[in-house]
Amino acid sequence: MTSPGATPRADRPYHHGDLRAALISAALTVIAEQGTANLSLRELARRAGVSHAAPAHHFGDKTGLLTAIAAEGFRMLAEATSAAWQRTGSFLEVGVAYVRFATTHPAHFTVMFRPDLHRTGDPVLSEARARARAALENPAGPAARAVGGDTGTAGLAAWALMHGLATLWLTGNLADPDPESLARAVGSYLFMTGGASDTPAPPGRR
Amino acid sequence: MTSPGATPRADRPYHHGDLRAALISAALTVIAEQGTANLSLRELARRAGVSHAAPAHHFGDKTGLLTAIAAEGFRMLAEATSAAWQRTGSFLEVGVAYVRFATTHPAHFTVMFRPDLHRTGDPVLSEARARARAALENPAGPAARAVGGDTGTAGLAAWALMHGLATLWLTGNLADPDPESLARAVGSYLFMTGGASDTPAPPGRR
DNA sequence: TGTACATCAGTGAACGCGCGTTCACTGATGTAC
DNA sequence: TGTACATCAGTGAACGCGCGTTCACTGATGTAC
Repeated sequence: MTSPGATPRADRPYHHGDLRAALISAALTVIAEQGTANLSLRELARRAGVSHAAPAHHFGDKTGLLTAIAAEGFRMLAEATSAAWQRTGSFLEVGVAYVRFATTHPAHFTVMFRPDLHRTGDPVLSEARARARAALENPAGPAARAVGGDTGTAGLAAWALMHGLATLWLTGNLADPDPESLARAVGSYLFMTGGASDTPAPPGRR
Repeated sequence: MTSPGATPRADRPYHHGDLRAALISAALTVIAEQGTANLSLRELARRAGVSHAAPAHHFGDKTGLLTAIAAEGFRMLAEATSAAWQRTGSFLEVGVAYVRFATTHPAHFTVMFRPDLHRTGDPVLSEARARARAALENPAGPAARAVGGDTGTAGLAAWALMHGLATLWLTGNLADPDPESLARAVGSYLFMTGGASDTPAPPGRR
């Protein structure tokens, strides 16, 4: 029987191979281009070259897909900030890594901080989020003690500063083309007594 | 001819009176409850008690409505921060007012920083945004000079800090129930040399 | 005070669209024996 | 090496839904004279 709908390509195998990853990749592209408002599973299926019912096998629904993207993003953020801390020992550079992640993975970052798009209570997401949080809190302790504040509010100040900078950049509110330099510049104001970073970080340093 | 659709209520006048404001108010309620993802003009018309075609008269389409909400939000934010500056002369209190606005008008704030939902280049929105920006930049100059930084990056640091705190609170990332106190606590770290505020502001001050 | 008319807000029926979801199915892969 | 069978990924047709948009219309208001 000839199919009346989309003709199956002769060179397309019946099994995709890694449809799950392909759908996530397509979603990230669409979100980065057009935002999350008009995302649809049918469109992603089209981009991945599969039938429109295929995504349900992997994610159930759109919320499932976005929850998976958020979890992946938190895992990547945890890795990026941990690596920066281990590489430099500088709390400022942890913040710079945070901003770098946000600006180089805008779709991930956007979805991570849109809880209205997530499956509430998803254990994979919760665990990934907790890992990202720990990766920020571990370096915050020494920096906070050096500046004479408690870890809670001092760490929150650092988080809020870098999160705000990343958010403002992603929403088109900053003219500066180099968010990492901006992160170092604004970060140098935070703990001016010098405890925020164990390397001197005057404004403008690169 | 009897209408086969929704029966017109006898006590509902043909003209609404202030449908524009009613639609904005309904939109703010829906956004605060469910986010922006599933907002529809038909739903807002239902809530305002008018036919589904009525909203087009006032906003054209959904983007027009959201653009109007963003503009209204920037106008309100400009007023709130200007008033705080004139009332207290404290840059820290300008930041606290920023966070207070965001947490007491969550739907406005969310839409204001979702440029993918706006009509790009809308003159009313641009003007309102510029006013809000000026209301932040005017107090930033003296504070930046006091701390020995340039107005640009020092003002940006303050903006990013308060914007990040507000955003983290709105996305459910902060357990603390009192965002204003948090704003004072984290703000006190920003310009530790004392230039950020002309009144002493130890952490925990209320 | 009354009449005519322009203007504009809101109506309601109709339309086509893209979406999510369901479901019986088919093709491919892996494993037991 | 071959066969049987279970499992699972993906298909495609069908469905109902809510949406935005269009359009001729009607009700109300304001203004000119």
